Amino acid sequence: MQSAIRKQSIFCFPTEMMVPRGAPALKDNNSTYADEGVQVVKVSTSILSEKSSMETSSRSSPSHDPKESAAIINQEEQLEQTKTEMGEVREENERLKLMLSQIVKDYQHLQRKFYDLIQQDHRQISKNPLSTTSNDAKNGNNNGLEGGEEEEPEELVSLTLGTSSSSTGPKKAEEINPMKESLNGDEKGGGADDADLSLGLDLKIEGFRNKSPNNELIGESPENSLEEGKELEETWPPSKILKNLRSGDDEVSQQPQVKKARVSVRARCDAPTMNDGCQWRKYGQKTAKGNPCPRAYYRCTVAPGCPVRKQVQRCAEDMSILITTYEGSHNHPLPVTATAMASTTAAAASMLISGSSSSPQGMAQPVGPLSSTTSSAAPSTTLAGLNFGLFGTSSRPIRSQPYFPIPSLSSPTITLDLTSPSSSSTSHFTRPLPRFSSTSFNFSSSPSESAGIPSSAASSWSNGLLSYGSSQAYSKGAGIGSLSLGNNGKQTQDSFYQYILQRAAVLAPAAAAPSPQNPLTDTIAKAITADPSFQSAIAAAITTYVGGQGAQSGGSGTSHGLKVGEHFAAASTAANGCGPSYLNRSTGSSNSSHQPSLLFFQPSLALPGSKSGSADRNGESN
DNA sequence: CGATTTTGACCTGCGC
DNA sequence: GCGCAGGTCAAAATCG
Ligand SMILES: [Zn+2]
Repeated sequence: MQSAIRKQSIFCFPTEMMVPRGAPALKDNNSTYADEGVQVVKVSTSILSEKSSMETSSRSSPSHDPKESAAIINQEEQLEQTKTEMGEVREENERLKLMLSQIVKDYQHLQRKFYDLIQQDHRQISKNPLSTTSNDAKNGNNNGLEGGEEEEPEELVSLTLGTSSSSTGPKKAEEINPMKESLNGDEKGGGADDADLSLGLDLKIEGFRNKSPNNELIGESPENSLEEGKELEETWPPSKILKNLRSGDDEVSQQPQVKKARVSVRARCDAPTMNDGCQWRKYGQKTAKGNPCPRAYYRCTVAPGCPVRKQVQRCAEDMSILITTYEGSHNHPLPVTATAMASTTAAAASMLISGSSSSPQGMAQPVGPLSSTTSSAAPSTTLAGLNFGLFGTSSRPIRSQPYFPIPSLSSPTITLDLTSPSSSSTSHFTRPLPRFSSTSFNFSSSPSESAGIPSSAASSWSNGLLSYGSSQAYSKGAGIGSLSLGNNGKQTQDSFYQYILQRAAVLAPAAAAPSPQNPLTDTIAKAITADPSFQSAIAAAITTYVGGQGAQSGGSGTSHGLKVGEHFAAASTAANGCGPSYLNRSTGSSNSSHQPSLLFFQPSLALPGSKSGSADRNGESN
């Protein structure tokens, strides 16, 4: 039992992602990021190069034509033009640099604040170590599996929900708690994989760690839990959690709202389940009221004690849309393929948490759709630019739904809308999460892109990035901003998108170049890493996409062995597969889960593997 | 034969 | 207190 617990305790991290602010973490990633200025320059240069290519060609030729002065003149003219162009480009670069620096500053600023808040929370929490024992016992009963989660529920902030990427989990554990080797040992199996897996994500994570001094604080729950002793182990089981929480909670609970973060991802997929690279065991299925489609419950089986669970259900409205809700963070290393998703969720969760914890309404404001929804009560947070509209207990923006019970307490949810149609994001949000407060995260992107380009992966990502980026930009610029990606933001997205790309390029020059497969992911990853939390989140999201795709290609199972590059490549190819076909079936209604969750709507992630399909079940015997 | 899935029974929280 | 609904458990059935 204990061992299991320990393991669990180790994991944590999602929040960390947020935490890291920065700079240090970035190192891994790198060096690249170190010089923003340089990066910028590079970018600009690249841009220039495009334009200039003409120039250069012209220049080279000139020498040969002495005779025709006219020709020379023309050349000169061209040169002048090019020069002017260059000048423009330079100016642009300068501007970009300035913007970048500003953004960075703002970002750091926010992060610091965020950290402070987290730390405060943490301290409070740490004060109460107790709860664990009771929890443990319970956990043990449960299966041992769950032990890991622990605190999430309790700590609002810590929620991190997302499954953290494998990399994070293990690493942290090691670093943080050497003691818990047992865990490590178990995980080792995974550990070996880790190396492979970690890759891009790892970098990020590591960066965080480095920063870690704060980790504990920052890390929030997970780490704390470990240190403290396992306090919280529970997973989600609400009841259990609640109990535990309650006991310990009070103090911690100050932030009642947040219990566990949930991240929901909405993606179009034929397959019964999205392949996220992890191994899942189905432990239950039930029909939810509003939705004809049964909801399936899965538990992570990669590691014995992994607390992570996910719910999979088709959106009633669009059968083609698969809503996957993740809870908890993995306490073990994940396969590369899984990393993307995990990191994404973690990032989302962290954002949620941070946002919720830090400022209820957010720093930002509401963005169009969501914002409105968030009620005062609910913890909505908009992190930097993202929309986190929580559906507060009170109201949701959403329209159609007839009812919104929305419990106030439930954990916050973030919804990522990957589904292409921008509009979808808003609508979807509402439904899925009727009751609980949730934050919505829109990454809706332009539809067309995702569609099927070979480098589809890239496209999808880009979307996510863009939106994200835009948000960041806003936030940074203003301090805090809300982004509304879905409907409105396209313009911003585009610009943002460019911005991000540039950054990525700068950060990871090599990658930036053009290599189809890795580059994006790498660059993104690097870029993300470079920037602190938000970026990380974004990056995670991106990686997720990629990962998801890759996974798909791979097939249902988890493939540990893949390396990043491969992974991506696979992803790109795979992505297409899923995307195209939609399932049209009857739709049920989506359902709501109690807790809020993040929804990620991805364009398409399908897993052929899972079989679930059977009709409803269990039901509810009651 | 082990790992998963299936599926009815149970449990718990919540609203009335 | 009762019933509903979401979630989980665990024995039995399947799958590979
Ligand atoms: Zn796991």
